[in-house]
Amino acid sequence: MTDLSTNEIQQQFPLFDSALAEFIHEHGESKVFESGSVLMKPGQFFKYAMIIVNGRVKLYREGEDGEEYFMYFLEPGSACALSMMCMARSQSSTVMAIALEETEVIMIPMQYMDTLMRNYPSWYHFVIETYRSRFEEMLTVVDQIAFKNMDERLDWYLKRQADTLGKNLMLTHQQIANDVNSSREVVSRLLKKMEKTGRITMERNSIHWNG
Amino acid sequence: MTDLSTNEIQQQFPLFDSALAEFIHEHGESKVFESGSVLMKPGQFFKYAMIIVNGRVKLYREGEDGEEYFMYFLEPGSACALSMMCMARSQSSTVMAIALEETEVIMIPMQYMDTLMRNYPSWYHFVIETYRSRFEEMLTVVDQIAFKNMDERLDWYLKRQADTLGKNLMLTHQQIANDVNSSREVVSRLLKKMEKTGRITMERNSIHWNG
DNA sequence: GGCTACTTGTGACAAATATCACATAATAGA
DNA sequence: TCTATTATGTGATATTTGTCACAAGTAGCC
Repeated sequence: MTDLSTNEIQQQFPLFDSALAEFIHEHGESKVFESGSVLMKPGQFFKYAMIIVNGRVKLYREGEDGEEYFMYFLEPGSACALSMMCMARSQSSTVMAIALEETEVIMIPMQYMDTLMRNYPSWYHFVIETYRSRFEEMLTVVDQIAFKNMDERLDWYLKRQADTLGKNLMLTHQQIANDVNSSREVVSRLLKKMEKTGRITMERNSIHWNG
Repeated sequence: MTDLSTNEIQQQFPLFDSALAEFIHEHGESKVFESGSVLMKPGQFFKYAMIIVNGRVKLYREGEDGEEYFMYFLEPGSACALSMMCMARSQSSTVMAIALEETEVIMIPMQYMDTLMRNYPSWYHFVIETYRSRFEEMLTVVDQIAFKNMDERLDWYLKRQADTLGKNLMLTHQQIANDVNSSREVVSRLLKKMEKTGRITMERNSIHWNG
């Protein structure tokens, strides 16, 4: 039983029809993650599909030697595609999901997947759309790393951050360097260039995206 | 109506139950792609979900300026995840799918998706499994480009080729360079090193993977 | 104020990769 | 056999990115 009413669920997830919202209201479980907490532990076997009601989650890849690479954000109204995939095997690398703010999710036990898929067409439309959009997002990530130099990647990274987090980005150069798997010095120098062209404005601990 | 019988379909796709195989036999359409032909045209809007009966398909990403990056193979018994995703928008970059051999596919019109999802649980299990495995594969690709140097990536690339194409790889250095978005000279030099360690043996137009 | 931790700036250098310019080898075809 | 084409080898050099060393600025805290 979720904290949200059927109505509230439908507001957050416009793709759901009322029967589905009703089902999720009854069988889902509300949970709140504090800012900074981990939604997906490495190698975890998922018992729930998670959908995001409120807040913001950052997904990134973690390499064998602690390298990181930012993938994308989860926003309200979307689902964690990975949580639906039953990623059983724990590989050497893993995907990390951490809450950037206090984040409210609904957890739907996996045992209901069959029922949902079979009886609620709007559910599988939602699932398919979730997979599709994440897959596309992964493709654009591949594009960037495979084809672009650091300066372009940095620009793209900041643009994406600004798009979902707002134009005032509370980020240190070191944090950015981690997200794009580069080094602080490289990022600093490239940011300086971007400031000269007016694309960003820098302050201590923050960057303003001027677009 | 497919060329394959219900029975043959079930043999190639063990996850399908007989009702599903029957349905696909009736409503699917067989099609053969010649070696070298394109299964997915850039920006194409898909009317069919494609499943691979026979042959081998190479998927790769194509950048704005003609760069390429190899993603993965489609093998018999698997589905083209992308064909199921209704990738409507044509972005600047695109995914290319070309047949490496004569390749036999079954094309299932999109209009049946709802019916399939609702009435054939083994269908959506198959779909979910398809998405899951491709997504995982994309994650490993990201790992490689984001975290590894060219020598390791090349090793991994050749290993994957050998895994699905056999240990005798009919590839020129130039073709490899295209697949990993590098240059022929770099690839040549690194291959030379790999030959010294005994990991591969080189001949004109081919490379033998010794593992 | 003075200490300390953290953030940013910058030069020098190293490593990885890309590019250019050729040389050489192998093969196909006339 | 001779020639044209394609595949491979290799040095020299440029570009990009990573690393190291250290300076300087800022903020928090006692």
